[in-house]
Amino acid sequence: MKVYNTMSKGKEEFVPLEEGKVKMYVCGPTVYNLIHIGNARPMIVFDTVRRYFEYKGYEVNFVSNFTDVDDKIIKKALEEGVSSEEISKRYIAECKKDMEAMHIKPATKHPLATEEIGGMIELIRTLIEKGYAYEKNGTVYYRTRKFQDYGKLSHKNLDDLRSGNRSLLVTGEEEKEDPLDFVLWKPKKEGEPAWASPWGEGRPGWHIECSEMSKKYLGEQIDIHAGGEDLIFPHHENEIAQSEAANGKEFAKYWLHNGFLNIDNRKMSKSLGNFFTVREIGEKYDLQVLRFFMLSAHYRSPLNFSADLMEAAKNGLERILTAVEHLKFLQESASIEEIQAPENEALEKIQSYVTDFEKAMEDDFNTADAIAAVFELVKYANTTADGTSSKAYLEALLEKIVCLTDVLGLVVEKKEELLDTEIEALIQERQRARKEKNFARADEIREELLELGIVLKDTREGVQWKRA
RNA sequence: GGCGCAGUAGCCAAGUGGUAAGGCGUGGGUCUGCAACACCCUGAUUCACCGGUUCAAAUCCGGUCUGCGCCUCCA
Repeated sequence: MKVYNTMSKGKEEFVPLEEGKVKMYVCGPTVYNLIHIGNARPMIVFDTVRRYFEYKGYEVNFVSNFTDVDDKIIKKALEEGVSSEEISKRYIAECKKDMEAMHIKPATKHPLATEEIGGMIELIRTLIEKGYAYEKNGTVYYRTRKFQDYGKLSHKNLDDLRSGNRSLLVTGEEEKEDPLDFVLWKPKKEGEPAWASPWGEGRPGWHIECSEMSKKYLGEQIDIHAGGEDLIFPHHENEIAQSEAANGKEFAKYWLHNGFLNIDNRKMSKSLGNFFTVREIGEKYDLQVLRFFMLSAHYRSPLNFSADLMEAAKNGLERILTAVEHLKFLQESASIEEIQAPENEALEKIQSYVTDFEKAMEDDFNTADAIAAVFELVKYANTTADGTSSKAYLEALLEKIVCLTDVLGLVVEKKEELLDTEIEALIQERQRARKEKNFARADEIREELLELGIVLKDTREGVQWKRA
């Protein structure tokens, strides 16, 4: 399996640290509001990565944090006149609801920054002892000059960073030894949540959280560290500086970053009025449509979002769902149990689509290509399965489609539903009317059922229905 | 200013040396009492543009144009 590593700027063969196991850490959201669709992209993408590893038989230890102490949370708390904790607890709960609706599996562990302060203090202490950090007036800074490899992930020239650009010095932190030094611990300000530390009351800087949580739940070395591409610098660069300086070993083997989600080719922002929360999209669409949409492009490419694109995604996904429903319908009336001789050849064909799917996923999780393989399998099902197919053959088709879409986190098999006897009776009545060529009555009943949210389909094998 | 990414049909989107996947949409057809679904056909002599390398280029090299991202909180 090949994965693109931001560190080496190329695809590399994936070799786990420990046979059969994958340790991965994905930087999670800061919980000060409902998550937006941009937050959803890494969640969907890396959940899919996880699912593919699991499909391959790996045991995946997947850790993703919630940043629950941060300026934005404090600001929101002040606005509402409630505690920061209340804000973060509320939005963690809301975020989990959205994640569930997008079929994102809960992480093996979702650590909260506020519950790991002790470990962060220890980590900072170690960095000070080793000379990688220093304290000034209650603030602890990381000494970037001391870390030889600083800039290796983002491939930045430190001198360019130091000179040339704007505002590194305008942060009110003139006491820093170097403009690139960043905060590990910041002193308490009035009204802010704070914890006791050797440097006085305060709270941790953002970057140190992930170093600590990753170390605590996955160990000093992990296989994959992932997040949005905007995190490459400075967040992930700083994590590397912290973790590698403290632990004395390579932090993560592979660094995966997803591209940004744009709206009308522009970055999403509140001021542009092109800001969408996952919740808003969920009011209009089943959120797995959003998932399907995001997986239709490669995860490293920028992806544009629009209403039209969502409609197209919805229709495309519908095609898969329809095929699955039809297979199940055929299965109910199939009269032959065992696989038939000519079907054996078809089974091989099905397997070739599975191989295509895997090949796509093996190549740095090319979900767009993988979806194409699913569509080809669907087309094959639509053209080969009919009333004469054996139950076993239909089952084979069904099983593969469900299995592959499950890797993508798409649920295509609806739960068995029973119709009210009343509706059942109406369908029967309509069938009688059709037989008697009383089409006016038949159409009337179809119309009536439609209002009840039942859509009918007349097929050669009988009447099929589904909820609108 | 520094670093980097991208430009493939009406739209979305794979394809990194061997002669352009897949989806959505459009139009036509088959099936159907009709509808829906499905199926068949319909689509780029061509991959932003200009040069170059090669038997062979969307794919490699050089240049031009355009769009975007990071360098600051940000998924």
